[in-house]
Amino acid sequence: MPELPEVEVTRIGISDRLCGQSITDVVVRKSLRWPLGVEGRELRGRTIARVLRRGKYIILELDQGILLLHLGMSGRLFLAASDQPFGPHDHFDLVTSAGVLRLCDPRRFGAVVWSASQGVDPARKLLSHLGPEPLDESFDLKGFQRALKARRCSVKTALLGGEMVVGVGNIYASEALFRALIGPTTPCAAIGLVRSRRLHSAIRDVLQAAIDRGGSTLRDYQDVHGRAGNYQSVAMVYGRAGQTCHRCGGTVAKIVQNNRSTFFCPGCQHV
DNA sequence: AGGGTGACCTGTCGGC
DNA sequence: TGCCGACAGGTCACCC
Repeated sequence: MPELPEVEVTRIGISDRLCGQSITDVVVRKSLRWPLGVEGRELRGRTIARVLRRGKYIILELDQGILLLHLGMSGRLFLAASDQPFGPHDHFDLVTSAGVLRLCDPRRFGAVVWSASQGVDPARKLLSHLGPEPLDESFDLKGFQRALKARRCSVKTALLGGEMVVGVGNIYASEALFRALIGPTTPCAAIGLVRSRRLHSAIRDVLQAAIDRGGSTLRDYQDVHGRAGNYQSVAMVYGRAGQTCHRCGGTVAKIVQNNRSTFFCPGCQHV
């Protein structure tokens, strides 16, 4: 589910409620992708200073250390009352003075990982490989063009790789490439200055548009308040194989790249 | 070194 | 109705 827009909408939804609150308990009901890396009791009494995001990770910055949260493919966070019964996939609770931050994740590809310091630990390692933030100034055009030139793979594969830019997943990779009128199988190095500028803009525009619409809900995703996103209803190609292209009237196609579906319009997008 | 593949885990949907 | 395979928003460890 969650690509950058869904994670950002989630972050915004929990930030005000959690900032300044103290942790009273941590409950891990079922293991997630990685171990938490700390005993719950060690986190009791710590205060949540800020709720940040890096790529698809939500970062709870405590008065000491950070908690890294990832939603995997099917995760969602919500705020529960302290006496609210947990469901079969509610695997993690962060109990705070303002209620329970609960992670529901049927497929358990998500994770919550603790980092105590600035040193090298599993959580910091997860963050250390990440490329620039698409909505920040760190995502500059020149750097993006250099990164494209250096890659040997297809542009769609590279967008998912997270080194040229973070936060772009399977939905928004297809959507950004459509906006930029670039075929998904195009080798990175074949993308010149004009097209790379279009793609750079398209990535930012599509992610921001999706945030504004509350993200995309294909199946599981809901925001903190239980609301679905609706970007999928304005998607130009994702999930629209066999349907009419809104731009040229042709037919949207679906191919498989690296075992993942890619949607594009052969009439609008070229290698 | 960089790029492709399998693995992780569960639920849902379509076809037979 | 029931079973089985394909597929789903991510990404890491592993092979060549």
